[in-house]
Amino acid sequence: MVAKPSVNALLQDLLAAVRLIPEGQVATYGQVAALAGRPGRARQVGFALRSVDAEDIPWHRVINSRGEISQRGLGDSEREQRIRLESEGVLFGENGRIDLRKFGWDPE
DNA sequence: AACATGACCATTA
DNA sequence: GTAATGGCCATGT
Repeated sequence: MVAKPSVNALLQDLLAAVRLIPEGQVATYGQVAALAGRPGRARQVGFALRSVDAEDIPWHRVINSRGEISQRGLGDSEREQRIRLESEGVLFGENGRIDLRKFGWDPE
């Protein structure tokens, strides 16, 4: 039986990239998309995280390029995200923003 | 199929 | 520094 092309191929790929984010560091949506080999799908990263929230996926380590937690309109997961990040050592600045120069993940 | 929405990003003024 | 604009593309109606 032929393996049908998974419609979740993009989803799986993006989530795989999120799993690679080391503890104590954060990555931007665009960074995750590029790392997953799917540049330009920054928005879909948000869709992926919203659709799936598995334990293997440190979704809280994904933030926007501003170094802030993206607002999602519904749900209070933004508050939990900040708590989880601070628990890992990722501290927020005075403006409630993360210093990407310090905590931003730089894959080599 | 067309339209609207969205946990985004980069550029420009 | 903020504000506006265009691009990007999957999902749902």
